[in-house]
Amino acid sequence: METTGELRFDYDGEGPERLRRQISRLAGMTSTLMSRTAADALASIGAHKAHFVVLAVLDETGPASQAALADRTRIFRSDLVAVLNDLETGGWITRAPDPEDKRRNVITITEAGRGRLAEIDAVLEGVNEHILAPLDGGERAQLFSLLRRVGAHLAGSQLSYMIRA
Amino acid sequence: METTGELRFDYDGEGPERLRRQISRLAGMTSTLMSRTAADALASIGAHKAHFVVLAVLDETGPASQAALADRTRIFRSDLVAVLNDLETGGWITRAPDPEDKRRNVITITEAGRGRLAEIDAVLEGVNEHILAPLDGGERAQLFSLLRRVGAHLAGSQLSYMIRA
DNA sequence: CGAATATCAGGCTTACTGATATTT
DNA sequence: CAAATATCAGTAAGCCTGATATTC
Repeated sequence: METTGELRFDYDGEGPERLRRQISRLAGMTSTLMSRTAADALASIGAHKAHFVVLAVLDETGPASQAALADRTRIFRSDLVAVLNDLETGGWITRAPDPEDKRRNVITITEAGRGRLAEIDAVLEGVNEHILAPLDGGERAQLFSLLRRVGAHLAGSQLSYMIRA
Repeated sequence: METTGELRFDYDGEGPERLRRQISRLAGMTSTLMSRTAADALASIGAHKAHFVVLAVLDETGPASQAALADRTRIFRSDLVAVLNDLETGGWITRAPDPEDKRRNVITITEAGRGRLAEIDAVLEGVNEHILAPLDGGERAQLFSLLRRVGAHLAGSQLSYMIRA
């Protein structure tokens, strides 16, 4: 009742038709391959997906408390601590107590952080290009659109998971 | 460097554009929602994805050793043990030593197992329908096709992960 | 006082690696 | 002896819960 493991990589039409019909299985397999591609590419420059998410949000939204950052990135507050430790060690963010509310830390992206974000961005652009290589422009847009529609629908029908505030 | 956490459920066009452009992120978020839907539905009848995969392969391909089953289901041999324990306890498979090769167990689906598979199949048909509800027939086919093409491409370019034999 | 904040300690699941005893 | 088989032990990451001390 504990371990499971999951089928992957049967894109060749070999597997049982029953398995190939499951959209959740196909999406899971494919997204696992995509994530691996992204994680491997980021690892080659010593970066992490969470680094990208946090830096991108900081760059766009400006300095924020950890709680606000957790909301915006949807990284759990408890997990965010280690991510910020990494980023602070790299000199890509600063973490300073908020003078107006001593419970809070103010997280700010540094100049080095913006450089790091650009670096990560470049890697991820290559990743996107590699993943989407077999599709033309219209097909890429189609894929984004279809996934977003399905996702929005499911997120709406699983409200229990969204109540985090 | 250990914990991370991941952004999810920002289908509303709020999040930073940089994040929304990542196909691996969108696919990951969406497939997580899909998997949760499937797992929850299966849990309601006390079933598991791995149960489905194993029973479906057994039903289609016939009795097999655990090693062969692991290959066909792409569940790791080590993880398969616990799955088969579950299925054996439920009376859905039998696990008997192979007289022709004492290293092997022969796994066979039982009549009850076929019934269980039909039951799981019915649940998963509802799951598929629920997930794909916002898409019409042509769009569903498009989604399958696009994901399969991307997946086949990535699986081909990550051969290292496929060498399991 | 109740609520929010940052942090820590842990759990659970999924993927995966490695070691073992047995048999071929 | 080398290889295959079933099993067990353990790792690592992602996701999540709960408890804590501090501050509002």
